[in-house]
Parts: sequence; C-alpha cells; structure tokens
Amino acid sequence: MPQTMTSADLRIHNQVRLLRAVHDAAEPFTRAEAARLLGIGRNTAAALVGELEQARLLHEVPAETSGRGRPTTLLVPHPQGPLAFAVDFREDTWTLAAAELGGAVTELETGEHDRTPNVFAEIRAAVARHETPRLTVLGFATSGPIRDGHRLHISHLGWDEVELGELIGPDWPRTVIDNDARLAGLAEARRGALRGMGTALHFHIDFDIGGTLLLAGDAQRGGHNIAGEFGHMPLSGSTLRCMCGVQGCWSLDVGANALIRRFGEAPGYGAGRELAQEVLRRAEAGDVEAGAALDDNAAALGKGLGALANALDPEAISLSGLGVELIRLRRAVIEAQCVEALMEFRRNEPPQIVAGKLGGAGPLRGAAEVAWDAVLNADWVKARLTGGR
Amino acid sequence: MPQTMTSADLRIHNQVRLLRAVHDAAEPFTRAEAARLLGIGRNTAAALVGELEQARLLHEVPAETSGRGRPTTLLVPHPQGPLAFAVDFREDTWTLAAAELGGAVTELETGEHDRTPNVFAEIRAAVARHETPRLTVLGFATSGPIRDGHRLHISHLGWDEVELGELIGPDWPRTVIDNDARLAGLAEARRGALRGMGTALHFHIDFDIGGTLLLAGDAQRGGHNIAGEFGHMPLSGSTLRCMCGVQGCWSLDVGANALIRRFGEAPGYGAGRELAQEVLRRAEAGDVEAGAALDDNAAALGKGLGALANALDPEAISLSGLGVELIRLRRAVIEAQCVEALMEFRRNEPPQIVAGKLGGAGPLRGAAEVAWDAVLNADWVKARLTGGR
DNA sequence: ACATTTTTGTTCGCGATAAGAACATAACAA
DNA sequence: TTGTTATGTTCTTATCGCGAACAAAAATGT
Repeated sequence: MPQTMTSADLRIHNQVRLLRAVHDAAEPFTRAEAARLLGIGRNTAAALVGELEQARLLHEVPAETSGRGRPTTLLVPHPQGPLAFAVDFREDTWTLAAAELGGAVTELETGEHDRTPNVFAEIRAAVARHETPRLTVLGFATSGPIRDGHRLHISHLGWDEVELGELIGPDWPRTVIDNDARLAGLAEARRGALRGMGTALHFHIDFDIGGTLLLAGDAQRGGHNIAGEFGHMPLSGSTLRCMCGVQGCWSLDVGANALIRRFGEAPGYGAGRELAQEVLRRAEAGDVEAGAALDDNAAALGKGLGALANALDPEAISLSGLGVELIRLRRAVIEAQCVEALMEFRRNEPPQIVAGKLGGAGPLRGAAEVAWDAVLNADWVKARLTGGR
Repeated sequence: MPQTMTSADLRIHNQVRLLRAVHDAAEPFTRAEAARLLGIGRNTAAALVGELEQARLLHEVPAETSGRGRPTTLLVPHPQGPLAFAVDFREDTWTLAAAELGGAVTELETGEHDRTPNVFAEIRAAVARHETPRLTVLGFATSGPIRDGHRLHISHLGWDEVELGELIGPDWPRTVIDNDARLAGLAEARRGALRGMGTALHFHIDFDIGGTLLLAGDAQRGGHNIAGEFGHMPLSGSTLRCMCGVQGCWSLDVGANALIRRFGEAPGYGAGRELAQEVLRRAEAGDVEAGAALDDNAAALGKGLGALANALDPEAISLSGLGVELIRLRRAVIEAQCVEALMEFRRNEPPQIVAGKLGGAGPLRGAAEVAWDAVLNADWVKARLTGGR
C-alpha cells in the first residue's frame, strides 16, 4: 500500500498525470485541451502548469490560433528542463543520445569499443563530455539478459556474470539499464507500431530472437528480470542443440544463424551478420538456394508466432532487425505459417504482423522511455517542485 | 485519462483502498492497523470506516486485546453487506456459491445439466431461489475461451460460437464471466499458492491444458480475451494433429488424453476422465505400463514448463486438475525435464512448481474474485455511499 | 466598421479533505 | 495504585479542486 493521499499529494498526482500526458502525446496539445484531457477545470490547469513552468518542467508557447476563441498556449518541454540521456550499447559500437520530455531524441556521440568492460568507462567519459546540469537520468540498453537487474550475461562478448556495480559506479548519474530487445519493444509500444495496443509482442531477430510481451504499453520483466527469451522455446521443430544449452530452440531456425548454416557457415557473431545480409541480397536477386533459406526462415518464424499467439493472444506482433527484411521479402510465408499454427477458431482474426516503425533506433528510444519512467513519478516531481533541483 | 481527482474523489479513493485491503488480507486487521497500512491518520481512518459502516460495507467488531493499549476493533465485512454470487459451470454439473467481501465462500446449491444452453436458465432459477437484496454481482466460471467476452466456445459441449447474450439476459444480476482455468489461476494468485508473486503461471490439466499468466495478482486476458491456450503450442515434440486444428500441440502429450491414448483409447471427454484416473491408480499400484504412461506425461509437462519459463520467467508455476496428481507421483520427472528445457544460465534458479492450494474450488474462488473486482472501484463505492443502495 | 459568437484565461468564494496537535480512554505492567 | 502504551476523539488548519462570474482575444456575420 504505497500511495498515501493527502490534499497536497493530490496536486502532485495531477501534475504527474499532466507531465505523463505531455510525454506520451504524439503531438503537443494546448492548456485548454490538457484541462479537458485530465478532466480538470481551466483554472486548475492554469495553476498546475504555472507551478510546472516555475520548476522548469513545462513551457508554454503561443499556439497558432485555429478557429474562434481566445488564443491559448501549447504545452511543451521546458527548454531548460531536465534531460534524459540514453545509451545503446551494441556488439562493437555504442551511441549516446539526449532525450527531452516528450521523446525527442538527439544523438550526441557514437564510438566503437574493444568488447571489454572498459567500454563503460569510455561511455562514462562521453557522458561527462556532454554533461549539463539538465542531465537527470540515464537509460542504458544492452543485449543479453540482466538477471535481477544487476548481473549481465552478454554471450557474444563473452561476459558471463558481470556485476553491474563494477561497470556503473556511484560516479554515474542515476541509471536504468535493460535489455535491448525489451526496450525496442517498449519503444514500439509507446511510440511505434504497437502504440495503443493492450496486448502485443515484439521480437528482435538477429542471431537470436529476443522479445517482450507488452501489456498496456509496458514491457514485462518476469520474476528475475530475465523474461523475453522467446527464442529458446521449441517452437519450430528443430532437433539441433542450441548454445544456450537447450535442444530445439526456435532461434536455431530463425535469424542469421539459421540463414547461414545452410551454406556451411558456422553460427557465430561478427562476420555472420554480413553473411546473412549476403544471403538476403542473393535471395532478392533470385538465387534459388538463398531464396529457399529465406523461405525456411520465414516459415519457422511464422510457425512460432502462431504458437505464441495461441497462448498470449496479442493484437499485433512487431518485428525488428532481420524481421523487417523477412516481412518485406516473405510476408506471405510468415503469415501462412502463422495462421496454420493458430487454433482454428482464431484463424479469422490473426494477429497483425508488422515491421517496427523505429528501426535500429528502437533500443535507444526504449532506453529513453525507461529513463523517463524512472523520473515521472510523484516523488521526483514533488522534490523538483519544492526543492528546486 | 480516466481518473479525475477532486477532494471528494480522494475520500472515495482511500475508501476503495481500504475495502481492497480488507478484501485481499489473509487475516482481518484492526482499524489502527488499517491506518498504518494505508498511511493515513487514526482520525481519518475513523471517518472512512464510519462512512463505510453506514453504507453497510464494513463492520467493526471488538478485537481481542493483545498487549497494552486501548482496545480497538477488527474490520470485517458487514453482515448485511453486499454479496457476490459465484458459479462454476462444468462439463455436467454446476455449483452456485455466495462470496463475502474478504473471500469467504459458502456453497448454496449444485446441480447437473443436460449439456444444452437450457442449463443457464436452471442456474438463473437457482440464483433466484437464493436471491437476496444483498446480491450485488455474479461471477461465472466456464470452460473454453470466451472471445471478446461474449462469444463462447465450449468444445466438449459442442457449443461453437454461442452468444453470451442469449444465455445471460437482462434478467440476470450484473454478471462477469470468464474462463475456468484463468479464474483458477487468479484464485491461486490471490488466495492460493501464487499469493504475492509478481510473475507466475497457472495451468489446469484435464484433457487439455489451459492456463494463465499472472502478473501482480492479475490474470492476463489478451487482445481478444482468449489468452491462455498454452496447451496449443508445440512444446513437447508431438507429431499428431490436435482437435484444435494445429499439429504438435503440447496438450497431445500432457493430460488425460495422452494418458489413455497409449491404452488404445480414443481421446474424448466423458468416460475418458475415469480411464485416466484408472491409469493413475494402476501406476500407483506399480503397473509398469501405466507408470511409463505417467512418466511420459510428466516429462512432456516438465519440458513445456521449462520452455515457457524461458520466455516468461515466472517465480512459480502452480498446477491444478491432473497436475496435482502428476506432482504427487512424478515430481522428480517434471522437475528434471523442466530444468533440462531451461536455458543453462537459469538452471540454478528454476521456477518453483507447486500444486494449487485451492483444488477443485479454484474456478469458483476465481469467479468470486472477478465478481468483487467488478465492484470494488470508485464508481460503485461512490454510488453505494451516496445512493444508499 | 461593428456587434455577435466562441473559446479560453482569470479571479474569488466555497465545500471538502487529510494532517496535526492535544487530550481522553482503556487496557497492561510494576 | 500508578505509570506506560496504544488507540479513539475532537478541533483547528492548510490545501485542493470546483463552480460561477467575468474578462480577453480571436473568428464570424451583417
């Protein structure tokens, strides 16, 4: 029972609702619209916004008039307001960006790295180079599961059980870290192809398949923060043994490894991704063998999606990574196999299978979302309003 | 943006929190404890409770004193307060019960039925026989998916797309209907083996496997209210075709049908359940063939649970129906196969696999929960406080 | 050019809420 | 009997959002 409620908390509560609305909105809205949206009076809205402007959280700019009525103002993030930084930490590169309230993201810096934990110091240095008093919270996207929120398993870097505390020390700004596939899904749910869905799934297809279940715009984390390893269910009938230790994983039939295995290439990271791209190119050019590889990949993908849809009943499923190419080149195969894997009574209403709208920016955008989530709450807003900082 | 908030709504909000706390608590608590629990003052608590007593929602009874201090009162459901009725509608029988705020359930009546939609009229008549002004809402548990909340598919009764509106008319009390496996899971999450878990799974194993994902004590419903058909994912490697229209369903290897298929019995309902019980008895008595059938069942069950745990990362998994017997007789097999299906890095922390605590009462208890859920909200409490009804 | 309509901003008084302080009460303990 | 402890009760106070009335600024109509 956390949320105690006094009259004073009421004010904060409504201010958080207002900030959340501004953050989540696709387009900025006016103060009068905000009052209607929140179901409060215009006078109350004026008071709320006034305090938030004072705290440099919101800013009012004249709205271009449309129709009759007294002109009003648009509610936008304050130009000197708080900033969230977001980091997308990839196999051999990283990107640092700044995200305003409302979701606007500007890239600050990118770099390569040597695959050792030193990269975290590099990233910290990059953050320092762009440091500003506006920096409030940092969202960090990395691949691999993060057990209990603090133990990293990044297999393609050979990091087995790296303690987060040794990488992100007390000299870091307040930091929220999460899995990249999960964050990409969250970004699609908040600002992409899954916007407004009550139940949806997102999968990032690379060498592996990672994903997340999205409920009312929130990514599910599981009991130990390691939910989302959908690629390690036996959904497509493979008999091979997977690197994860399990036999028959879906990931063995879908993604880059499956694509290149048929051409005698060993599964692996690094060069494998280029090989997979080469297979895609050849398939697109009409190469029969490459086309068959693509067909198999798409078929296994569809089969798994259908099975998952039976259990979880998503309104839509979005894909990123290789999934985008698979949809572009083999949508029919995916959908046919998906429907075949659906229980008969569901087949007249299959889940939409769509390409993610955010492309490669998904993890970064998702990192910005969780960073803001960590801050858009009663406690932080209250402190900001009273303390001044 | 629903929840507008005025000072008056604040009172209701806290009263709903209080009612919810009373409803969810395992043991009744005192008014002073309630104040601490909700983080409000003793004076406020007194005012809240006073109004709720007036509205016949709560009742105060003297608490046996423990230690020093002025004696206080225990907060219990009002003896003339609202009642929820709950119905468990099964293959050939039904049960009607009354549920108090707080979850106490008393059975009112049971009956058999002829498997035609007439049974709904019978149940309605039974409700009428026990009708009281206290009756406020009715929860209804039935098997089979209920698409979009109003189209029933109960395959073992041969009901394909029965419109709920034709069964439950305007002469019914306010009614909430849901799937039995889902409700059983909900009941375990609220009052059984899954209590307090953030992420959990429940499966009811009968001829089929139905289940639900439970997040923070709430059962997930999916985009079309038909989530939970976990039995129709290809998790155990079967090559048979399922009655649902899909090949390789998990349900083909787990549950009563799988148990009796090995003895040449056709899958089906009715007598099949007794046959399955007979196999269990023989296995327990030492019959080798029956024991092997049980082994296979348990192995397929464990394999599937492991696969699902990879994707959804539950803290615990509870089972009902045949699952209880499978745990009793073959826990080792289930757990071994589950661990083998888990990704290696998860194996040192496998999900607990537990028997449901509520047994056959699960669906009924769950129906009571969703009935109360429909009523324990600001709108209803507000109406009750002001309107008097 | 001017009145009208429409929408929004602003001001002020009102009723209600929960908090907090002070005190009363009823048990137990020494 | 007296002190201790936990709770109930009463009263005052700061704050909140609402509603009503009015002012302001645009578009519209004549």
